[in-house]
Amino acid sequence: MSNAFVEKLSGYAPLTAADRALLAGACGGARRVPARYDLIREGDKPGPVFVMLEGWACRYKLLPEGGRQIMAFMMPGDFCDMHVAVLDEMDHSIATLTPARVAAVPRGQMERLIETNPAITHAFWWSQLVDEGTLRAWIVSMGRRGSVERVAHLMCEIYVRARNIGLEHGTLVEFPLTQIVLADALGLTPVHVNRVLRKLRLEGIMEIGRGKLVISDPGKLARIAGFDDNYLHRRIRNAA
Amino acid sequence: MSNAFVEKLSGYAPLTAADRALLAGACGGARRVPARYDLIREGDKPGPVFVMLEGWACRYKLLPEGGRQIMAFMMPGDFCDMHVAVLDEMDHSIATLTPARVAAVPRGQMERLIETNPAITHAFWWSQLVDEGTLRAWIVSMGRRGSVERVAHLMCEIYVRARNIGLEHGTLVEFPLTQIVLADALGLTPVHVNRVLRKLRLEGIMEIGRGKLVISDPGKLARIAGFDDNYLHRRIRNAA
DNA sequence: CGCGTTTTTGAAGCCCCTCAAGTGTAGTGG
DNA sequence: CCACTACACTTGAGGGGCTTCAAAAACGCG
Repeated sequence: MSNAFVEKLSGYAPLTAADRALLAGACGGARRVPARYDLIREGDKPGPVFVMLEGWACRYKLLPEGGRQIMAFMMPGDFCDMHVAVLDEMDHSIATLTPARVAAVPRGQMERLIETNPAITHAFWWSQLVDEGTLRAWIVSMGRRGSVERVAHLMCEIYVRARNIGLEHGTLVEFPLTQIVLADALGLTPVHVNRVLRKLRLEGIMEIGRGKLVISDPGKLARIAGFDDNYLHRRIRNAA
Repeated sequence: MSNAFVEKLSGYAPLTAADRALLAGACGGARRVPARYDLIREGDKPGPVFVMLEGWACRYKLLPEGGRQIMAFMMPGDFCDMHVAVLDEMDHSIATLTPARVAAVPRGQMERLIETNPAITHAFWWSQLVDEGTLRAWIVSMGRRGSVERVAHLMCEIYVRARNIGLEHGTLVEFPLTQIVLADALGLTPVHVNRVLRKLRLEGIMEIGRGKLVISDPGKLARIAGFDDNYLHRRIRNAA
């Protein structure tokens, strides 16, 4: 049976069979979690490292005025940073967006895994680098792109990430995000996200519906977004 | 003579005299650089780790339409992430904002330093954690805060960071950023930044001028910003 | 002093938000 | 099988915040 976590890291460094077994073993105690479930909340003391095996989650922060800002989407294979261990309290929350299977790896175990194995160390570095690049790309989007370009850019990012972990079936990709969630991530209102999606749909560029994303004209979408996927450092599938 | 890099890391972990000497030694070949000088550009192959000893710099990205988005400010003691080593090319640029003194530490040396010394490892983790928290805080600002709150929040962040590294003199803080630079960081236009600053000045909350920032009413500023400094994990000065 | 850059202010317009109402669409239980 | 409920989605109308364009004043540096 395949493990999304192992697969993801395998894309970042040539892991030996032993490495893969260690990583898979660390995910032993995975549990099922419903949608909209807070894995950890702002203010909590950091606990284990959460590894997404199935389903989607997000990091977010609630504002005093009631709004929510999503700062990152987590897909199968993604995990929350372990550096956060040194903190007294979390400065943001993490919640599932769909029903999910999540492994809670004790932090000490994860750190030992990383420290004792160079290939795993390398894979983790790379993974963290991608996460940081993604944060920076979001800042660029929020700061300098209009709503259409912004939506287009996020769709490109999600499409590439989903494709990398095998969530595609031909031209369409599994896409469980509501327009409300998109709005919370993009810094827009749900109403406006809806209008942007309509525009993109009427122009025959892309369409969201029934949990699927269909990009009919990827070239045009990427051009609108000004999308450059080098920050995702798309994994090199080495057929080892 | 004090070294901003050593001072910063000392705030994150109890470094021994030997640790401090190692870190200071790594900054041996520092050089002076004028303002508006690109230390490294998007597309370049990553080179050494840059450590700011004096002066300010920023990470930024240029957009095809001509705009610029600043994603982080770097102040004395800050350094660019070494993880970036695994990349083929930089996905953003770094430029000085003022005349600066910068050390270019060979990446191998920096990595050896980190790997061989637990206290230094810990200090680097912590530092990276703060950088990530800052990126997330910027995303929240750009996504969910209006222009006044956004300016106020950035001013709070810069004030705390500047104070932590001793750039304060009484109620004022050294502040070399132009309104154009602020606009590029905040996702606003220089014209609008100017109007926001006027408003804050007329209300007697804060004032920028002649390379100085004066916050007359820190409480009100923080309240406007919804500022919570826990993401900066302000260094604990242990009088060791 | 002279020149480039930054700061400042005004006027007009557009993008996105707010408010509001109505239409799907699943899931539940009678 | 349909009624009922809870969301999510969709569309319209109007307003406000930030931008764009333009030009003048102030600053800083050779």
